Amino acid sequence: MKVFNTLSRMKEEFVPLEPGKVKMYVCGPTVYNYIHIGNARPMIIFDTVRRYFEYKGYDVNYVSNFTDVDDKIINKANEEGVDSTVISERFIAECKKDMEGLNVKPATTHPQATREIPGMLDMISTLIEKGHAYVAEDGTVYFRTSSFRDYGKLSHKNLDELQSGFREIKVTGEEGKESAADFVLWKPKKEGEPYWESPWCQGRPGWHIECSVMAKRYLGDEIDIHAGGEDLIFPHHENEIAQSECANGKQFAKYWMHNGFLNIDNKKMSKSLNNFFTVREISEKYDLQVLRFFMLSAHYRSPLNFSADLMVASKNGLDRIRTAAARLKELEAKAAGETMTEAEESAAAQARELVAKFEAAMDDDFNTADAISAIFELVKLSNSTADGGSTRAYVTYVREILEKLCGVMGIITEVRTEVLDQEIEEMIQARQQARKDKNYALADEIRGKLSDMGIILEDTREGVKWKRA
RNA sequence: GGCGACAUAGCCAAGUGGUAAGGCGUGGGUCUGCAACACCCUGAUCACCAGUUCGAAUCUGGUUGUCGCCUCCA
Repeated sequence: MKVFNTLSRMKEEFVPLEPGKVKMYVCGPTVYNYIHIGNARPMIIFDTVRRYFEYKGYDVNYVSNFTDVDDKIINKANEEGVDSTVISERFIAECKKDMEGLNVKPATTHPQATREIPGMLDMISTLIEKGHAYVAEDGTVYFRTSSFRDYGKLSHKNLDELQSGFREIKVTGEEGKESAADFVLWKPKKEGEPYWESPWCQGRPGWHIECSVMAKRYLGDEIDIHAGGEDLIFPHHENEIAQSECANGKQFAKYWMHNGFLNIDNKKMSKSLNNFFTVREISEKYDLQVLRFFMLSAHYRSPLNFSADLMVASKNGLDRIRTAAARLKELEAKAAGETMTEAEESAAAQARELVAKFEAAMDDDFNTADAISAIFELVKLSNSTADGGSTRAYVTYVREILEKLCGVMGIITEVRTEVLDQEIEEMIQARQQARKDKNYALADEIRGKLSDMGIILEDTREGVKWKRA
């Protein structure tokens, strides 16, 4: 397997620290509101990465945090006049609902920053002891970037460049810093803010230290993969590296993976442009499976543009896959025969080639777009080779492959065993009778009514089927 | 200003040296009472210029355009 590593800017062969195991950490959202579709991209991408590792037989320890102490959360809490934990807990719960809709598996551990304060105090103390951090007069603790030779290795910047870029910031505040490039590890509380006791002052942790500590606690000093959105490369991940490597004396993460941004009309989503959508909003119009499928239709490192038209196209494509999967299930229930025919053996061999194509695509830095094309080819193979006359052996074989590949992508193929209302059931029956009587006007009228109710009928060779619009 | 990414058919999108996957859409056809589903057929020489090569979308240089990071942000 090849993984593109931001550190080297190259695809590298993936070699786990421990054979058969993958330790990965994905930076999670700050929970001050419903997550937006941009937040959903890394969740979906790295969930798929995880699923593929599991498909390949790896035992994956997947850690993804919730940042639950932050200015935005505090502001929101003050607006509503409640404790900031009320806000964070509420949106953690909402985020988990969205993740379920997106079929993102829960992480092995979902740590929360506010529950990891002791570990942060430890790491900050260690950094101070080792001379990598210092305490300013007001009790703020800063990381001394000049003490870390490798600072800038991830974002490929050098400190001198950064120094000049930071000049303006230094003028505007944070006079206690030795250097403009230094960043906060611990900051004093302000009035009305949540705080914790520390040797330096009552206060709260800086953002970067949270992830270093949570990764260390749940995965260890050295991890295989650290992932997140590309905007986190600098400064967040750069700072994490500085903290962790200085504190632990070991290389922090072996591979750094970053997903490209999701744009709206070719512009970055942002509050100021008022062009962002929450996952919740999307879920009111589309099955969130469609959003997931859409996100996987492009390479994860490419920017991806979002639009209503693309969602429609994704829905249609996804339906094609789901229809094929449902059809295989129905055929399987009725089919018989334990031995494939010669023609089926040959088709099964083609299916195996498509599995190989799928794996080759995923092995090449998780090329989901290419992998999905293999799934579509499998769908076509299935649609054109499996029918009422197929053996059960063949239908089962194809069905299992299709489900397995869809499973890696997190595409749910299970057909909902929903029972229709008595009334609707009767309408369908009445239409069948009308068709038998060749009263097509009535039949079409009933079909129209059902359509208005959101029930779409299909008269297939195997009988009448229905689906939700 | 510094660093970086991208530019492939109407749309989305793979493909990093040997004459362009896949999906959506469009148009035509088969099936069906019709529709839908499904199947068959239907489309690009890869932003532009120059170069390297027997051969380039794929390498090199340049031009143009779009976007991102450098500040909270997935």
